[in-house]
Amino acid sequence: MRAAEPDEELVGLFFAVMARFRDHFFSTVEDEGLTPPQAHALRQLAEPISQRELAGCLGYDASHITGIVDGLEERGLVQRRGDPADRRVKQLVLTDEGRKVVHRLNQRLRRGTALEGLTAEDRRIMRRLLAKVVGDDPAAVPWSMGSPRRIERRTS
Amino acid sequence: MRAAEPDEELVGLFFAVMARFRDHFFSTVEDEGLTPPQAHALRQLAEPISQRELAGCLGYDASHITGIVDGLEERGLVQRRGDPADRRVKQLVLTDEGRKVVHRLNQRLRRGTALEGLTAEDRRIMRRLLAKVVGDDPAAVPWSMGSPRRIERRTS
DNA sequence: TATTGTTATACTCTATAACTATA
DNA sequence: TATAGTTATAGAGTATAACAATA
Repeated sequence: MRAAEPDEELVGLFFAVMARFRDHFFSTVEDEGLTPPQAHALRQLAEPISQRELAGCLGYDASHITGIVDGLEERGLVQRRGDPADRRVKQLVLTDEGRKVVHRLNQRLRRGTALEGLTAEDRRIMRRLLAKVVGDDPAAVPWSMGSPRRIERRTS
Repeated sequence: MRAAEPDEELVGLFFAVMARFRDHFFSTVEDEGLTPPQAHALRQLAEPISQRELAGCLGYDASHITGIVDGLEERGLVQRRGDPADRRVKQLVLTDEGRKVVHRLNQRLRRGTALEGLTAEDRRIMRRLLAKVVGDDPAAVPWSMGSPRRIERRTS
């Protein structure tokens, strides 16, 4: 009779949808010749930000950013620009090519997400529900997979 | 006017929700003293299956299963049982303790998923929409994170 | 002294390849 | 010869720690 926890199935569905979404993400990203972390990073660079800020956005340790940006810079998608105001800082700026790639990437991520199986109305509802789940935390961390981003270890 | 791709925001929401879900998953699993792959494996063992079958369910390479099951067996959650019908095969059977842990794990995964922010009615709708997205593929791969499970490489 | 970015190193998750026992 | 499981190894994605330059 428990009305409290009716969501056995819902959790399963979530796992399944996430698997779909992840597979779609991986193949799209590979198609663009990007590594997953590079793709996540690119998606954060609409406006120029420092490497430190990028690390914050992505929930990565700052040390991890160096290699990711190295790759993006070599491919000519991003430029490191010294900040005159603080010479320790490097601002990350998308090149024209970088902007193109981000745009194409986002476009491809939208398509074929299986979300296409939904009607426009369904998607509207979905948007409303997901927004409710995410809550008003706009800083809601972007998705990255791999090991836990950071789990506070119980110092039992 | 493009009515074709209205889902910029929806994709973002999905990323965010998945990040939430993933964090919840990681901390829950760690709380149970399991590694993520162990948790995924446990969740597949309602019925006894062979290691090979488990690999199939999880989308892991079979070689990866050995270590995972080693850990579960050491913790007394799973037993390897030789199959009399085919002596190469090892059937994986949950112990009583294992059954308890799976139950607790699933319970905790249901709770605090942020899905709780939804009303029962919302959840019902969500279930319907997600089912639509997943389609009738019941073998929809369980979620596992880390590198792409397998991306068919274009033999250009 | 504190902070940005870098380097070096290590750990986790997963795959591939080579092996064994059995079929 | 093919298949189930194991072992050894390698690679990707992270983190932590130590360091240089700047603040």
